[in-house]
Amino acid sequence: MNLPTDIKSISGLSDLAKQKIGDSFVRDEYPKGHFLYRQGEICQHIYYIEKGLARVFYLTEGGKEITQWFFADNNFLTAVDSFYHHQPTPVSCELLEDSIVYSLKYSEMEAMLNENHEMARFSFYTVYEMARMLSSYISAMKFQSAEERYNALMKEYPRIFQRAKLGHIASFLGITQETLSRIRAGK
Amino acid sequence: MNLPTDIKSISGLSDLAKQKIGDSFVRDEYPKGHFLYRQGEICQHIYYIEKGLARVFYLTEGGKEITQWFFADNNFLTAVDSFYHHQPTPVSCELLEDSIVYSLKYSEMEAMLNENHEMARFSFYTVYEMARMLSSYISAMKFQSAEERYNALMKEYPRIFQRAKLGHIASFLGITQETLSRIRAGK
DNA sequence: ATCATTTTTTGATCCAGATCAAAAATTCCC
DNA sequence: GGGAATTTTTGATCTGGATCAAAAAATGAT
Repeated sequence: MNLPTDIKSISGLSDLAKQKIGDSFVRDEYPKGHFLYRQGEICQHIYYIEKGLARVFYLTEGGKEITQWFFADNNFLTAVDSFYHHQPTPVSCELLEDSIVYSLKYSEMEAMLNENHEMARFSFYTVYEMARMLSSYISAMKFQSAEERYNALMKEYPRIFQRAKLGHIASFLGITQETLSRIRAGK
Repeated sequence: MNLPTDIKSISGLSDLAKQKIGDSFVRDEYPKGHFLYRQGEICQHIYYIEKGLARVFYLTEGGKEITQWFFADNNFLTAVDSFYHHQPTPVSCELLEDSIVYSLKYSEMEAMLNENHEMARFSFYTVYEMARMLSSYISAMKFQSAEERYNALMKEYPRIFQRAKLGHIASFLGITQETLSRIRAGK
Protein backbone atom coordinates (compact mmCIF):
# COMPACT_ATOMS: atom_id res chain seq x y z
CA MET A 1 0.00 0.00 0.00
CA ASN A 2 1.40 3.32 -1.08
CA LEU A 3 -1.23 5.94 -0.61
CA PRO A 4 -1.71 7.23 2.88
CA THR A 5 -4.74 8.20 4.87
CA ASP A 6 -7.20 9.38 2.28
CA ILE A 7 -7.78 6.25 0.36
CA LYS A 8 -8.50 4.36 3.54
CA SER A 9 -11.41 6.57 4.31
CA ILE A 10 -13.34 5.84 1.13
CA SER A 11 -16.49 4.14 2.30
CA GLY A 12 -17.83 1.09 0.53
CA LEU A 13 -14.44 0.04 -0.78
CA SER A 14 -13.24 -3.40 0.27
CA ASP A 15 -9.80 -3.68 1.81
CA LEU A 16 -8.69 -5.61 -1.22
CA ALA A 17 -9.77 -2.82 -3.53
CA LYS A 18 -8.06 -0.20 -1.39
CA GLN A 19 -4.92 -2.27 -1.50
CA LYS A 20 -5.08 -2.61 -5.26
CA ILE A 21 -5.76 1.04 -5.88
CA GLY A 22 -3.08 2.11 -3.46
CA ASP A 23 -0.54 -0.20 -5.03
CA SER A 24 -1.20 0.94 -8.54
CA PHE A 25 -0.35 4.56 -7.85
CA VAL A 26 3.25 5.45 -8.66
CA ARG A 27 5.25 7.68 -6.37
CA ASP A 28 7.28 10.56 -7.80
CA GLU A 29 9.08 13.65 -6.63
CA TYR A 30 9.04 16.75 -8.77
CA PRO A 31 10.73 20.11 -8.38
CA LYS A 32 9.01 23.44 -8.04
CA GLY A 33 7.96 24.68 -11.46
CA HIS A 34 7.19 21.23 -12.88
CA PHE A 35 3.92 20.91 -14.79
CA LEU A 36 1.78 17.87 -14.05
CA TYR A 37 -0.22 18.61 -17.19
CA ARG A 38 -0.57 21.43 -19.66
CA GLN A 39 -3.43 23.19 -21.38
CA GLY A 40 -4.25 21.47 -24.67
CA GLU A 41 -2.95 18.05 -23.71
CA ILE A 42 -5.08 15.11 -22.72
CA CYS A 43 -4.57 14.62 -19.01
CA GLN A 44 -3.70 10.94 -18.64
CA HIS A 45 -3.36 10.70 -14.88
CA ILE A 46 -5.14 11.23 -11.67
CA TYR A 47 -2.71 12.61 -9.08
CA TYR A 48 -2.48 12.53 -5.34
CA ILE A 49 -0.34 15.20 -3.73
CA GLU A 50 1.20 13.72 -0.63
CA LYS A 51 3.23 16.79 0.13
CA GLY A 52 3.51 19.95 -1.86
CA LEU A 53 1.51 22.66 -3.50
CA ALA A 54 0.00 22.93 -6.97
CA ARG A 55 -1.79 25.64 -8.91
CA VAL A 56 -4.32 24.88 -11.63
CA PHE A 57 -4.88 27.72 -14.07
CA TYR A 58 -5.94 28.69 -17.58
CA LEU A 59 -5.45 31.54 -19.98
CA THR A 60 -8.21 33.88 -21.05
CA GLU A 61 -8.56 35.03 -24.65
CA GLY A 62 -6.92 38.22 -23.43
CA GLY A 63 -3.89 36.17 -22.40
CA LYS A 64 -4.33 36.59 -18.64
CA GLU A 65 -3.69 33.66 -16.32
CA ILE A 66 -6.64 32.80 -14.14
CA THR A 67 -6.04 30.50 -11.20
CA GLN A 68 -8.79 27.93 -10.93
CA TRP A 69 -7.61 26.15 -7.81
CA PHE A 70 -4.80 25.49 -5.39
CA PHE A 71 -4.13 21.96 -4.13
CA ALA A 72 -1.96 21.12 -1.16
CA ASP A 73 -1.05 18.00 0.84
CA ASN A 74 -3.29 14.95 0.76
CA ASN A 75 -5.52 15.82 -2.13
CA PHE A 76 -6.52 14.04 -5.30
CA LEU A 77 -6.32 16.17 -8.36
CA THR A 78 -6.91 15.76 -12.08
CA ALA A 79 -8.39 17.59 -15.06
CA VAL A 80 -11.68 15.80 -14.69
CA ASP A 81 -13.21 16.20 -18.15
CA SER A 82 -9.94 15.46 -19.82
CA PHE A 83 -9.09 12.45 -17.67
CA TYR A 84 -12.46 10.75 -17.91
CA HIS A 85 -13.47 11.78 -21.41
CA HIS A 86 -10.13 12.09 -23.16
CA GLN A 87 -10.54 15.64 -24.33
CA PRO A 88 -7.78 18.23 -24.34
CA THR A 89 -7.76 19.99 -20.99
CA PRO A 90 -8.31 23.74 -20.92
CA VAL A 91 -6.16 24.07 -17.78
CA SER A 92 -2.55 23.61 -16.76
CA CYS A 93 -1.24 22.39 -13.43
CA GLU A 94 2.03 23.74 -12.09
CA LEU A 95 3.83 22.81 -8.88
CA LEU A 96 4.58 25.79 -6.69
CA GLU A 97 7.04 23.91 -4.52
CA ASP A 98 9.01 20.67 -4.60
CA SER A 99 6.36 18.01 -4.20
CA ILE A 100 5.77 14.34 -3.59
CA VAL A 101 3.09 13.21 -5.99
CA TYR A 102 1.46 9.84 -6.68
CA SER A 103 -0.16 9.20 -10.00
CA LEU A 104 -2.36 6.60 -11.63
CA LYS A 105 -2.70 6.33 -15.38
CA TYR A 106 -6.16 6.30 -16.92
CA SER A 107 -5.55 3.14 -18.89
CA GLU A 108 -4.63 1.32 -15.69
CA MET A 109 -7.60 2.64 -13.87
CA GLU A 110 -9.83 1.57 -16.70
CA ALA A 111 -8.40 -1.92 -16.60
CA MET A 112 -9.07 -2.04 -12.89
CA LEU A 113 -12.60 -0.83 -13.47
CA ASN A 114 -13.32 -3.55 -15.97
CA GLU A 115 -11.80 -6.19 -13.78
CA ASN A 116 -13.62 -5.00 -10.67
CA HIS A 117 -16.48 -2.59 -10.90
CA GLU A 118 -16.09 -1.75 -7.24
CA MET A 119 -13.33 0.59 -8.37
CA ALA A 120 -15.99 2.95 -9.65
CA ARG A 121 -16.49 3.91 -6.03
CA PHE A 122 -13.06 5.39 -6.09
CA SER A 123 -13.94 7.58 -9.08
CA PHE A 124 -17.13 8.52 -7.37
CA TYR A 125 -15.21 9.56 -4.27
CA THR A 126 -12.82 11.82 -6.15
CA VAL A 127 -15.54 13.55 -8.17
CA TYR A 128 -17.75 13.89 -5.13
CA GLU A 129 -14.99 15.71 -3.28
CA MET A 130 -14.54 17.95 -6.24
CA ALA A 131 -18.24 18.80 -6.32
CA ARG A 132 -18.02 19.75 -2.65
CA MET A 133 -15.09 22.04 -3.30
CA LEU A 134 -16.86 23.74 -6.17
CA SER A 135 -19.94 24.11 -4.09
CA SER A 136 -18.13 25.78 -1.23
CA TYR A 137 -16.32 28.04 -3.67
CA ILE A 138 -19.68 29.24 -4.96
CA SER A 139 -20.92 30.00 -1.44
CA ALA A 140 -17.76 31.91 -0.72
CA MET A 141 -18.13 33.98 -3.88
CA LYS A 142 -21.77 34.67 -3.13
CA PHE A 143 -21.61 35.51 0.54
CA GLN A 144 -18.11 36.60 1.44
CA SER A 145 -16.28 39.80 0.65
CA ALA A 146 -12.97 39.69 -1.16
CA GLU A 147 -11.21 40.22 2.16
CA GLU A 148 -13.03 37.35 3.87
CA ARG A 149 -12.18 35.05 1.00
CA TYR A 150 -8.55 36.06 1.16
CA ASN A 151 -8.36 35.40 4.89
CA ALA A 152 -10.03 32.02 4.49
CA LEU A 153 -7.65 31.02 1.71
CA MET A 154 -4.59 32.04 3.69
CA LYS A 155 -5.84 30.11 6.67
CA GLU A 156 -6.39 26.98 4.61
CA TYR A 157 -3.23 27.21 2.50
CA PRO A 158 -0.80 29.43 4.37
CA ARG A 159 2.07 28.28 2.17
CA ILE A 160 0.51 29.94 -0.84
CA PHE A 161 1.49 33.20 0.71
CA GLN A 162 5.17 32.50 0.12
CA ARG A 163 4.91 30.57 -3.12
CA ALA A 164 2.34 32.16 -5.39
CA LYS A 165 2.45 35.54 -7.03
CA LEU A 166 -0.11 38.08 -5.95
CA GLY A 167 -1.82 38.00 -9.31
CA HIS A 168 -2.25 34.25 -9.09
CA ILE A 169 -3.94 34.50 -5.73
CA ALA A 170 -6.07 37.44 -6.84
CA SER A 171 -7.43 35.67 -9.90
CA PHE A 172 -8.41 32.71 -7.75
CA LEU A 173 -10.26 35.03 -5.39
CA GLY A 174 -11.96 36.66 -8.36
CA ILE A 175 -10.49 40.12 -7.81
CA THR A 176 -7.74 42.22 -9.36
CA GLN A 177 -4.19 42.26 -8.15
CA GLU A 178 -4.53 45.89 -7.09
CA THR A 179 -7.48 45.12 -4.87
CA LEU A 180 -5.67 42.23 -3.25
CA SER A 181 -2.64 44.40 -2.65
CA ARG A 182 -4.82 46.91 -0.86
CA ILE A 183 -6.52 44.23 1.19
CA ARG A 184 -3.16 42.95 2.23
CA ALA A 185 -2.02 46.43 3.21
CA GLY A 186 -5.12 46.61 5.34
CA LYS A 187 -6.79 49.59 3.70
CA MET B 1 -37.11 0.03 -18.55
CA ASN B 2 -38.62 3.20 -17.26
CA LEU B 3 -36.08 5.95 -17.55
CA PRO B 4 -35.62 7.50 -20.93
CA THR B 5 -32.62 8.76 -22.81
CA ASP B 6 -30.18 9.78 -20.14
CA ILE B 7 -29.52 6.53 -18.45
CA LYS B 8 -28.74 4.89 -21.75
CA SER B 9 -25.90 7.25 -22.36
CA ILE B 10 -23.95 6.37 -19.22
CA SER B 11 -20.76 4.86 -20.48
CA GLY B 12 -19.33 1.73 -18.95
CA LEU B 13 -22.67 0.48 -17.71
CA SER B 14 -23.74 -2.91 -19.03
CA ASP B 15 -27.16 -3.19 -20.60
CA LEU B 16 -28.23 -5.37 -17.72
CA ALA B 17 -27.26 -2.73 -15.19
CA LYS B 18 -29.03 -0.02 -17.17
CA GLN B 19 -32.10 -2.19 -17.23
CA LYS B 20 -31.95 -2.80 -13.50
CA ILE B 21 -31.41 0.82 -12.60
CA GLY B 22 -34.09 1.98 -14.97
CA ASP B 23 -36.58 -0.51 -13.61
CA SER B 24 -35.98 0.39 -10.01
CA PHE B 25 -36.95 4.03 -10.46
CA VAL B 26 -40.59 4.72 -9.63
CA ARG B 27 -42.63 7.07 -11.77
CA ASP B 28 -44.79 9.76 -10.14
CA GLU B 29 -46.68 12.85 -11.12
CA TYR B 30 -46.75 15.80 -8.76
CA PRO B 31 -48.57 19.11 -8.93
CA LYS B 32 -46.95 22.52 -9.02
CA GLY B 33 -45.98 23.54 -5.50
CA HIS B 34 -45.08 20.03 -4.32
CA PHE B 35 -41.81 19.69 -2.41
CA LEU B 36 -39.57 16.78 -3.36
CA TYR B 37 -37.62 17.37 -0.13
CA ARG B 38 -37.36 20.01 2.53
CA GLN B 39 -34.57 21.73 4.40
CA GLY B 40 -33.72 19.82 7.57
CA GLU B 41 -34.90 16.43 6.34
CA ILE B 42 -32.66 13.66 5.15
CA CYS B 43 -33.12 13.41 1.43
CA GLN B 44 -33.87 9.74 0.79
CA HIS B 45 -34.17 9.75 -2.99
CA ILE B 46 -32.41 10.58 -6.14
CA TYR B 47 -34.85 12.04 -8.65
CA TYR B 48 -35.08 12.23 -12.38
CA ILE B 49 -37.30 14.92 -13.83
CA GLU B 50 -38.78 13.63 -17.03
CA LYS B 51 -40.92 16.66 -17.59
CA GLY B 52 -41.32 19.67 -15.38
CA LEU B 53 -39.41 22.32 -13.52
CA ALA B 54 -37.92 22.39 -10.03
CA ARG B 55 -36.24 25.01 -7.90
CA VAL B 56 -33.70 24.14 -5.22
CA PHE B 57 -33.26 26.83 -2.57
CA TYR B 58 -32.26 27.56 1.01
CA LEU B 59 -32.87 30.20 3.61
CA THR B 60 -30.16 32.56 4.86
CA GLU B 61 -29.86 33.46 8.52
CA GLY B 62 -31.61 36.67 7.54
CA GLY B 63 -34.57 34.59 6.34
CA LYS B 64 -34.13 35.29 2.64
CA GLU B 65 -34.67 32.54 0.10
CA ILE B 66 -31.68 31.94 -2.13
CA THR B 67 -32.18 29.84 -5.22
CA GLN B 68 -29.35 27.40 -5.66
CA TRP B 69 -30.44 25.80 -8.90
CA PHE B 70 -33.20 25.22 -11.39
CA PHE B 71 -33.76 21.78 -12.92
CA ALA B 72 -35.90 21.07 -15.96
CA ASP B 73 -36.67 18.07 -18.18
CA ASN B 74 -34.34 15.09 -18.29
CA ASN B 75 -32.14 15.85 -15.32
CA PHE B 76 -31.09 13.88 -12.29
CA LEU B 77 -31.38 15.78 -9.07
CA THR B 78 -30.78 15.11 -5.39
CA ALA B 79 -29.40 16.79 -2.27
CA VAL B 80 -26.04 15.12 -2.75
CA ASP B 81 -24.54 15.33 0.73
CA SER B 82 -27.80 14.36 2.33
CA PHE B 83 -28.52 11.50 -0.03
CA TYR B 84 -25.10 9.90 0.11
CA HIS B 85 -24.15 10.70 3.68
CA HIS B 86 -27.52 10.78 5.44
CA GLN B 87 -27.23 14.25 6.84
CA PRO B 88 -30.09 16.74 7.02
CA THR B 89 -30.16 18.72 3.81
CA PRO B 90 -29.73 22.49 4.00
CA VAL B 91 -31.87 22.97 0.89
CA SER B 92 -35.46 22.44 -0.20
CA CYS B 93 -36.70 21.43 -3.62
CA GLU B 94 -40.01 22.75 -4.89
CA LEU B 95 -41.75 21.99 -8.17
CA LEU B 96 -42.61 25.11 -10.14
CA GLU B 97 -44.99 23.30 -12.47
CA ASP B 98 -46.85 19.98 -12.64
CA SER B 99 -44.10 17.47 -13.20
CA ILE B 100 -43.37 13.87 -14.06
CA VAL B 101 -40.68 12.67 -11.73
CA TYR B 102 -38.93 9.33 -11.28
CA SER B 103 -37.30 8.49 -7.98
CA LEU B 104 -35.02 5.86 -6.53
CA LYS B 105 -34.71 5.33 -2.79
CA TYR B 106 -31.25 5.32 -1.24
CA SER B 107 -31.75 1.98 0.51
CA GLU B 108 -32.58 0.38 -2.83
CA MET B 109 -29.65 1.94 -4.52
CA GLU B 110 -27.39 0.74 -1.75
CA ALA B 111 -28.71 -2.79 -2.10
CA MET B 112 -28.01 -2.62 -5.80
CA LEU B 113 -24.53 -1.34 -5.12
CA ASN B 114 -23.73 -4.20 -2.81
CA GLU B 115 -25.15 -6.73 -5.20
CA ASN B 116 -23.35 -5.28 -8.20
CA HIS B 117 -20.58 -2.77 -7.82
CA GLU B 118 -21.00 -1.69 -11.39
CA MET B 119 -23.84 0.44 -10.11
CA ALA B 120 -21.27 2.80 -8.64
CA ARG B 121 -20.79 4.03 -12.20
CA PHE B 122 -24.27 5.38 -12.05
CA SER B 123 -23.48 7.38 -8.89
CA PHE B 124 -20.33 8.56 -10.52
CA TYR B 125 -22.26 9.74 -13.53
CA THR B 126 -24.74 11.78 -11.52
CA VAL B 127 -22.09 13.46 -9.37
CA TYR B 128 -19.89 14.09 -12.37
CA GLU B 129 -22.71 15.93 -14.11
CA MET B 130 -23.23 17.96 -10.99
CA ALA B 131 -19.56 18.92 -10.85
CA ARG B 132 -19.83 20.12 -14.45
CA MET B 133 -22.82 22.26 -13.64
CA LEU B 134 -21.10 23.81 -10.65
CA SER B 135 -18.05 24.45 -12.71
CA SER B 136 -19.92 26.24 -15.45
CA TYR B 137 -21.81 28.27 -12.85
CA ILE B 138 -18.49 29.48 -11.48
CA SER B 139 -17.28 30.55 -14.93
CA ALA B 140 -20.50 32.40 -15.51
CA MET B 141 -20.21 34.24 -12.21
CA LYS B 142 -16.60 35.10 -12.89
CA PHE B 143 -16.79 36.22 -16.49
CA GLN B 144 -20.32 37.25 -17.32
CA SER B 145 -22.23 40.32 -16.28
CA ALA B 146 -25.56 39.96 -14.51
CA GLU B 147 -27.31 40.69 -17.78
CA GLU B 148 -25.40 38.03 -19.70
CA ARG B 149 -26.17 35.47 -17.01
CA TYR B 150 -29.84 36.39 -17.14
CA ASN B 151 -29.99 35.99 -20.90
CA ALA B 152 -28.21 32.65 -20.75
CA LEU B 153 -30.56 31.37 -18.06
CA MET B 154 -33.64 32.43 -19.95
CA LYS B 155 -32.32 30.77 -23.05
CA GLU B 156 -31.65 27.52 -21.23
CA TYR B 157 -34.82 27.46 -19.14
CA PRO B 158 -37.34 29.73 -20.86
CA ARG B 159 -40.16 28.30 -18.79
CA ILE B 160 -38.67 29.80 -15.64
CA PHE B 161 -39.75 33.13 -16.98
CA GLN B 162 -43.40 32.26 -16.48
CA ARG B 163 -43.10 30.10 -13.39
CA ALA B 164 -40.60 31.61 -10.98
CA LYS B 165 -40.84 34.88 -9.10
CA LEU B 166 -38.35 37.57 -9.96
CA GLY B 167 -36.65 37.29 -6.60
CA HIS B 168 -36.08 33.58 -7.09
CA ILE B 169 -34.39 34.14 -10.41
CA ALA B 170 -32.37 37.07 -9.06
CA SER B 171 -30.96 35.11 -6.12
CA PHE B 172 -29.86 32.36 -8.49
CA LEU B 173 -28.10 34.92 -10.65
CA GLY B 174 -26.46 36.37 -7.57
CA ILE B 175 -28.04 39.80 -7.85
CA THR B 176 -30.89 41.67 -6.18
CA GLN B 177 -34.43 41.69 -7.40
CA GLU B 178 -34.21 45.40 -8.16
CA THR B 179 -31.22 44.92 -10.41
CA LEU B 180 -32.91 42.12 -12.28
CA SER B 181 -36.02 44.22 -12.74
CA ARG B 182 -33.90 46.95 -14.28
CA ILE B 183 -32.10 44.49 -16.54
CA ARG B 184 -35.40 43.20 -17.72
CA ALA B 185 -36.66 46.71 -18.41
CA GLY B 186 -33.55 47.16 -20.52
CA LYS B 187 -31.96 50.03 -18.64
C1' DA C 1 -65.88 44.06 -8.51
C1' DT C 2 -63.28 45.43 -4.20
C1' DC C 3 -59.94 45.57 -0.93
C1' DA C 4 -55.66 43.44 0.98
C1' DT C 5 -51.56 41.18 0.11
C1' DT C 6 -47.81 40.08 -2.64
C1' DT C 7 -44.72 41.11 -6.33
C1' DT C 8 -42.48 44.19 -9.45
C1' DT C 9 -40.84 48.57 -10.84
C1' DT C 10 -38.77 53.06 -10.30
C1' DG C 11 -35.86 56.56 -8.05
C1' DA C 12 -31.99 58.27 -5.32
C1' DT C 13 -27.87 57.31 -3.18
C1' DC C 14 -23.90 54.54 -1.89
C1' DC C 15 -19.96 51.33 -2.01
C1' DA C 16 -16.80 47.38 -3.16
C1' DG C 17 -13.99 46.58 -6.31
C1' DA C 18 -12.47 47.70 -11.36
C1' DT C 19 -9.60 50.34 -14.33
C1' DC C 20 -5.83 53.22 -15.76
C1' DA C 21 -1.47 55.13 -14.73
C1' DA C 22 2.69 55.51 -12.48
C1' DA C 23 5.92 54.84 -8.55
C1' DA C 24 8.27 51.63 -5.52
C1' DA C 25 10.05 47.29 -4.39
C1' DT C 26 11.78 42.68 -5.66
C1' DT C 27 13.94 39.41 -8.41
C1' DC C 28 16.96 38.03 -11.81
C1' DC C 29 20.95 37.64 -14.43
C1' DC C 30 25.58 38.91 -16.60
C1' DG D 1 26.81 44.54 -7.31
C1' DG D 2 24.33 47.12 -10.96
C1' DG D 3 20.97 47.57 -14.39
C1' DA D 4 16.82 45.41 -16.55
C1' DA D 5 12.77 43.03 -16.04
C1' DT D 6 9.18 41.57 -13.21
C1' DT D 7 6.08 42.10 -9.40
C1' DT D 8 3.79 44.83 -5.98
C1' DT D 9 2.01 49.03 -4.20
C1' DT D 10 -0.20 53.48 -4.33
C1' DG D 11 -3.22 57.07 -6.25
C1' DA D 12 -7.19 58.87 -8.77
C1' DT D 13 -11.31 57.97 -10.87
C1' DC D 14 -15.18 55.21 -12.50
C1' DT D 15 -18.94 51.77 -12.46
C1' DG D 16 -22.05 47.67 -11.78
C1' DG D 17 -24.83 46.46 -8.77
C1' DA D 18 -26.42 47.10 -3.64
C1' DT D 19 -29.38 49.39 -0.48
C1' DC D 20 -33.27 51.99 1.15
C1' DA D 21 -37.66 53.83 0.23
C1' DA D 22 -41.81 54.26 -2.01
C1' DA D 23 -44.99 53.88 -6.03
C1' DA D 24 -47.23 50.87 -9.33
C1' DA D 25 -48.88 46.55 -10.83
C1' DA D 26 -50.44 41.94 -10.29
C1' DT D 27 -52.67 38.35 -7.67
C1' DG D 28 -56.00 36.54 -4.67
C1' DA D 29 -59.68 36.13 -1.33
C1' DT D 30 -64.33 37.47 -0.10
